[in-house]
Amino acid sequence: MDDENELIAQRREKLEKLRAKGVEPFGAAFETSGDIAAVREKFKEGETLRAAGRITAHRDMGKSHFVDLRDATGRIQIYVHAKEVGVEVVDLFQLLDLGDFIGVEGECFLTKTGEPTLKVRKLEVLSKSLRPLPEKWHGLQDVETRYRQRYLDLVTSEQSREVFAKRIAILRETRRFFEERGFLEVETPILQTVAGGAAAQPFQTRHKALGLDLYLRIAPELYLKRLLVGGFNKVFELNRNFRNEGISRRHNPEFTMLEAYWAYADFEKMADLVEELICHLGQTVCGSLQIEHRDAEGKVTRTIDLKRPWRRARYVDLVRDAAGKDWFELTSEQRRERAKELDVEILPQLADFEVTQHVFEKLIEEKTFDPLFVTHCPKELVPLAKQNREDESLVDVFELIINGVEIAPGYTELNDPDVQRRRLLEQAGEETQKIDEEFLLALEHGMPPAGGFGLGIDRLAMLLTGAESIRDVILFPLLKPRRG
RNA sequence: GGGUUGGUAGCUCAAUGGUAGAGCAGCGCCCUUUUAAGGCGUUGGUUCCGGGUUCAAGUCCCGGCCAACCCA
Repeated sequence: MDDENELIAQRREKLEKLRAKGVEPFGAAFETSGDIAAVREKFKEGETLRAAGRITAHRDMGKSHFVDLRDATGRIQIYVHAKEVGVEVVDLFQLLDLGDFIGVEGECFLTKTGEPTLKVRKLEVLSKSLRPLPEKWHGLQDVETRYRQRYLDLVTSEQSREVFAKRIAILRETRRFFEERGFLEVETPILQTVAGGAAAQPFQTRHKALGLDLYLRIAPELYLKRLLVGGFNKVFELNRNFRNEGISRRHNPEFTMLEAYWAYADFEKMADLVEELICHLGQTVCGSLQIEHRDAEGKVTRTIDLKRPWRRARYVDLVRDAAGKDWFELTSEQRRERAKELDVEILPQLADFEVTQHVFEKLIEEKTFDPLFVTHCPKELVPLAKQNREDESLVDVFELIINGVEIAPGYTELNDPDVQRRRLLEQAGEETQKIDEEFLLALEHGMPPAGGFGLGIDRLAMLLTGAESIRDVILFPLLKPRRG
């Protein structure tokens, strides 16, 4: 492998030379004045501060050196001169490379050009880097390496650091939002004997000691509802789900979901809640309700307006607007004919409601960028929601669409155990082993009427960061191994 | 699963079928406030892997691996 690479060999040589000098290249704890952003904040001419970070630039002037020290929070320049630290320390720089971690103590001063700089008095080597970092100016361009070796991306790309800072803020602010409203954050099983709560292929695994086949959850829903049975009135879970399906710009096999349930509420109330939540996140994470997406050159390609109130419309009305007033009066054949005219491709084996759903996805969902709550969907699409009182073919749900994708479904939850059993049986067909009997047992003990919603955190992060690919908002997206 | 594009030095990128190059990084020398520091010199290659065509392949053909994008 490239272990024999000359650059690595040179660095290993320096490592040994450091040791020969009595300098331990993989140092110990180092007291700092805070991370580099904090050091910059505390910066005051004449003060002494301590900072640690990676060397990311080294400007060697002979007797003096300027070095950029960096961590995820920022960059600070340090100045090393023999008069301050002695020749030995200056000579150390012959054995240091870009990428090495050092810790310094020094006096704050401003250079001629006004750059805040630490005039080093003490220097410790904290860690030697044996491999070179990507180039300083162009950074790491190769997308594959950015995903496989995310640490290199994070070291090099301010933009990438910002994306993940936003993702972290989304999770933090989501927790704060629910906390303020009296919701309890709970944890439910990832290893499940029946993978329920959604229609998706699960990952399978095995418990050795119990001799038990298990599945990684595809949704936490059925456990969260058990908690409603147990008397928890407001719960939420920020959870990782696993679906054994293809990978795309919008799908990663493991993804993060928010699910929230609220006893005595309904889907309308949940729509209000999710609207409030996303606006809270827009405001706190992006500082605005106008979310701008930009291309590589920084030109604004799309602006998503989160200003409330959000539009709400019934599924059938939207379909009629897009596909013709008479859509639902058409025969099966006529609908397929119409779909073709509308440039929507339909596979022959699709059921009628799937044809309509296809038309909906192509003509409405993909073209909707500002928030839209689609309500009163056909019941076939959502087996866990309550049927509408006036029209039994509909369920009391919303699908929230933003940025051309479904980002959050919300329901008035089905709490009639007999209806629930029927609907699950219809959905399962032959595969009755896929029915979670323990969940139905819980429902039979009585679950309060409730509203619930799920919110795809990855897609929300894409929305708020302007990422075009889900891989850009997941630190370590799944990729095939490079070799083998 | 299908199609398109791509994989060249540590990184960013070049190279009509005709001796694989540049910038940055590295290495050596010079320089006491630089900041994409600068100046002079210099090392570095299984061109993703395996076959084939050809006097000659990074380049053309076939197969494979990985990725991005589009489609299902």
